[in-house]
Amino acid sequence: MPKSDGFENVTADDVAAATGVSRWTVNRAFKKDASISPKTRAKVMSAAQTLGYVPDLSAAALASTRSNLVALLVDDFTNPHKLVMMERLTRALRSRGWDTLLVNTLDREDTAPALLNASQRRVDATILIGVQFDDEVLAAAQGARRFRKLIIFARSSSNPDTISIAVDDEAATREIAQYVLGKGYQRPLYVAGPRTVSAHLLRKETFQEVWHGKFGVLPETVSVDRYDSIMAAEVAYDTLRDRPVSALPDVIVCENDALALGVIDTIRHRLQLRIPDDIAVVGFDDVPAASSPNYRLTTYRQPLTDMSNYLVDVLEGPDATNLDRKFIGRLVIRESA
Amino acid sequence: MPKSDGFENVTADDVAAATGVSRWTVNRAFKKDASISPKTRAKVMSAAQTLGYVPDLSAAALASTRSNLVALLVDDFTNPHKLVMMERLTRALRSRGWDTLLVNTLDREDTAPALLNASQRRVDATILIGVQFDDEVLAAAQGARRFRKLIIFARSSSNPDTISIAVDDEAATREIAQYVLGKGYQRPLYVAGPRTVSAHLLRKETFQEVWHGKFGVLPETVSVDRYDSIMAAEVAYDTLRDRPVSALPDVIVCENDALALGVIDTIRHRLQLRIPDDIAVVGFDDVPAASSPNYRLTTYRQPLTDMSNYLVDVLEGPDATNLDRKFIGRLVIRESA
DNA sequence: AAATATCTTGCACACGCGTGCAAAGGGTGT
DNA sequence: ACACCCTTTGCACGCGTGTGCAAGATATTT
Repeated sequence: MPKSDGFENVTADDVAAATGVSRWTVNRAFKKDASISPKTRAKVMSAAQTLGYVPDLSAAALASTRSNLVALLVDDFTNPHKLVMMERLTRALRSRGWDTLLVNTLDREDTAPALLNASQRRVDATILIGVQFDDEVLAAAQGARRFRKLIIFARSSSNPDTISIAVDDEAATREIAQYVLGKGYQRPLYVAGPRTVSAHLLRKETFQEVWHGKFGVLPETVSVDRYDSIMAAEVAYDTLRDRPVSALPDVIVCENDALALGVIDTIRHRLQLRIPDDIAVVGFDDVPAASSPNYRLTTYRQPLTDMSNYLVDVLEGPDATNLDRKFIGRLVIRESA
Repeated sequence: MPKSDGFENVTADDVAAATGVSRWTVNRAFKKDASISPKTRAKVMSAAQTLGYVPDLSAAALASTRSNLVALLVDDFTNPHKLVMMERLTRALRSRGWDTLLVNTLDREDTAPALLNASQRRVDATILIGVQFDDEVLAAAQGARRFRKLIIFARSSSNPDTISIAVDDEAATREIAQYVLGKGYQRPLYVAGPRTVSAHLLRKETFQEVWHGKFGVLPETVSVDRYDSIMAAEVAYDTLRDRPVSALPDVIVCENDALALGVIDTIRHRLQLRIPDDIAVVGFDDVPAASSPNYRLTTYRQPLTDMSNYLVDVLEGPDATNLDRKFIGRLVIRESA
């Protein structure tokens, strides 16, 4: 095993000694835009190469005020979209020199401790991807020492103390609603997820608003306590069982794909109905399963790559106000609606 | 935002001053089994509480030889089972005081740099969950400075320089094979994933062996280049299209669920056949989707919680040899076979 | 009560690198 | 050859904590 027998201690001093320059010059060689002559940098780098030296980011973080480390707080591992988000985020971060601390928010009460935990590692920013965020958590965040930015990813927040990087839910939902209207559906059912205080999605609200504006009535709406397919399947079944065909919705619009997949399962396997002929379904996120031949889900894809890159821009930029940004995604039309 | 205006610098010295003890006593108060009187510890803790002090793990890592930090290298975010593994691992780690650095291995060539990257943060161990591990990677690992343990999680490896924590694939596959035999299936097709050099799964081999032992012939076998449902669906279609019914397999045994889900999609939607009546399907992992009414997949569940806890045991234990361990999981029988 | 054993506390030094500034080096124009 | 400017290099000090040991305080024994 890499016991790293003693050879773990290759420090900048060693390289300096081998090269005949000072330790500071060695470290400068590894800094992106440090003032150092190309010649000595090359000399240092080759010596570092043979000695196996790499700067210790841990020590660098201690010495400076930046760590190039962010914490990623995740509370909901049941939603497959989380996996996609994590991939995109870590890809953008790592390819631009940032490391990611993955913090599993064990349960609802654990968010504040998790935040504190992250701060103990001197992270430059904390990213929340999930639903657990509310004002209580924010208070905890403010109590936590030393971290500069609190970023809410893929969720809107009007809290002035956070930076929200999200898709424009309102525009997206309008596009979805227009599509649904254009298809001539008459009796929608909206399936919403859990409601949180600070991090709104505005999807349900916008859909209701559009529908009400058009027909003067609110669409039927139910909500699920977690973004979980199994749970959504249950709620859908409880809502639709025993209904005469005429009372069934002709389209079910879901706040995201995790819900939509469960809804589809219920429609097919427990209600024995066809999609989209009997009931159409629309989702949000475009998770991988949405494109499988089993689901062929019409859904809305968030520009996660752009959002992730913007996030890194924010990290690298100065502390400014009003860094919030909304992105426009794309409606992906498949056979489910 | 928590600009942490100056109040970020609450250090052990501040607490020491406020309490009237030395800095070392303050830090001792936060150590689990340090020699300190309960009285002073309480005094210190309450002062720390009001001042908002928490030990800086970054500095602690620098000063000592341990960081309580592990790197988790992930290369394949398309397999939904990864999400489950990450949840279980981070849960076990965090609840026992370990932090996790999530490193996205961007592409095949990136594994070595990723490993190096992790070592720059002084991780105590590196965990690989994925398929990217081969001898080349191991060589890179050994070249990387300072990290004590290289753990292959959920995959067997006979490499003496690594610690492998996995399910007993051979026993598991035997159980699966016995089940398949007991059900009277005659014409199996085995769908394997990509082959790697150092981290074997032994599933395909064991299944072949059992089958050959029973009937004297090898079962038909195909392999997919990635653990990806879409790709598996393609391979299954290419393999089975245009076959007369008599030439179709009556059961398809898949190396894992990611493959099985794609196979099921192909059987149903492209071959228009029924499961399990026409073709039965068996998977491995028990991903969340396997239990959905859509799939009802018969599969093998790994004891991920036990495996994760053992992993932390290994982290906390001394550097020993032969820390490898195999776990026994459970065959979950559903309607797909 | 003295001596010893046990527990508790303090401290010098080290961990590896960043910051800001001063000194040295190299080049240009007159 | 000189003064000047710009580039490149060196350095003192600090970041916040761990380690191992020695000194001090307290408890136990005879």
